Amino acid sequence: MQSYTEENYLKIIYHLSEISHPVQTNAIAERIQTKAASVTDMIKKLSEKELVNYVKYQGVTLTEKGKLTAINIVRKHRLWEVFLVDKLNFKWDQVHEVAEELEHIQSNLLIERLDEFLDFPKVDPHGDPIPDKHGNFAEMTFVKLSKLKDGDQGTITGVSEHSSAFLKHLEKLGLTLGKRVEIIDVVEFDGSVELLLEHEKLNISREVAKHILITKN
Amino acid sequence: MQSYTEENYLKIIYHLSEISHPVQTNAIAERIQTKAASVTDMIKKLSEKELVNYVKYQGVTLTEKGKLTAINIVRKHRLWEVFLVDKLNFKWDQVHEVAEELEHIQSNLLIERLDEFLDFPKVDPHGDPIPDKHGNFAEMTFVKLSKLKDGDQGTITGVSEHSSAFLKHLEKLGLTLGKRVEIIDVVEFDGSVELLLEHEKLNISREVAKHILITKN
DNA sequence: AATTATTTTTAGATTTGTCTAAAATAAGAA
DNA sequence: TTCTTATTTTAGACAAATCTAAAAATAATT
Repeated sequence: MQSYTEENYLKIIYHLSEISHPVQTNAIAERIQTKAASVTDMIKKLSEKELVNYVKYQGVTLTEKGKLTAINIVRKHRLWEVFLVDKLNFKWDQVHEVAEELEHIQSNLLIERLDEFLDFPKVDPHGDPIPDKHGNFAEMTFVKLSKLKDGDQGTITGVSEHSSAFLKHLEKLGLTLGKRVEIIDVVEFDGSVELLLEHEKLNISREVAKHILITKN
Repeated sequence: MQSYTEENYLKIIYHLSEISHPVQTNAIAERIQTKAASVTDMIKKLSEKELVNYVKYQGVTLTEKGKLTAINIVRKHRLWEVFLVDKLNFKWDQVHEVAEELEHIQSNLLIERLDEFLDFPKVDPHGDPIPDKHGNFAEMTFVKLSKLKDGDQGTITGVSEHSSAFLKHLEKLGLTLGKRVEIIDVVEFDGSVELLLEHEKLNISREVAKHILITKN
């Protein structure tokens, strides 16, 4: 069993692993709101527990055991997010902090029953995939909206930025999960995208487009 | 804001206050699975935060502020228990440990939405009253089953013992919340109670009867 | 390759909550 | 009242997670 803090480190290392491999001490420190020295201490502890592979000055990677632990926390986080949105009418920009706490509740029965209660959702309110209890993810076929060309069509199925500010902005524009969009034009000057959303013309910045995930269909 | 540990102390002190007033150090130590010395330390801390009134060697009482905090934790605990039983199909003897963790999640929005989602329940799965957000309890008119006389009738509306062993025992006997019972005889020899439950005769020990709460009607 | 800058680690201190062992106080019995 | 017992508190130590400041290693630059 891991402590609350250890679980948080594992989760952050898991997420950062998707960007850089191995993960640097400073990157963890930044994400976890702490100092590099503290990270080094914790990494040593996790290394002794065989949850991470650690080589001094070279950063860390998760061991198989550490990865499974991390994925389980991600699973819990995302299931709770679905609960908050689907059952308690939270907005998609309100769920993160609460799920951050709920993900540490220790009870397999609870999480399996929650999964069932929510009807085994495959994605969370931001379109992120929810692993099953064995740690397996369903295949996702996302494309960043910013990569689409004129005439391309698709459905919004996820976002890659979870800040409240960004999510509220999308909400205001009507760019929520499940909506169909068609690209009218990609402006060469600034990379902004002209698109059609429910017969309405819309222009979004390249910055925004980069964080909207589309499934072509 | 209080720490997880502080919250637990406040909750225990609150519950013990119903038995003895003020609450003794050793009583807290026993309930919280720790040593008297640790309790003294924590009590001093809570006293400095004005959550308890503390006189050396004389035990503690909750201040108004401490009491409100404690009641809020009890509220959260009981609402989560209702959720687990009503929505996730937990048995009434399975909910305590998980609720013990869930009660510490910090989010007023969460708890108000949960309350609404559960349709503002007045009692938890053991018949214990759920305070409203201001800390007010609905009036309860319980009588211990062991206090009833021959011919008395009523509905089981609560239990005053929450161990899994006891609850499973009741479950097996069919003595669950909402069931109507009629007293046939109180055996003088051992205080055991003969009763009628859905046209079935049943004999329960005085020990069991003491922990079943009845609303006469 | 030598120097500078950045990143990471060590060493030692701090905070929270806990502990043991000993001292102080309160309560009960003779 | 005095002795004995039980309860509570103090003093000092410990583990977990953090911090600052300084040292060490790595990376970047000239």
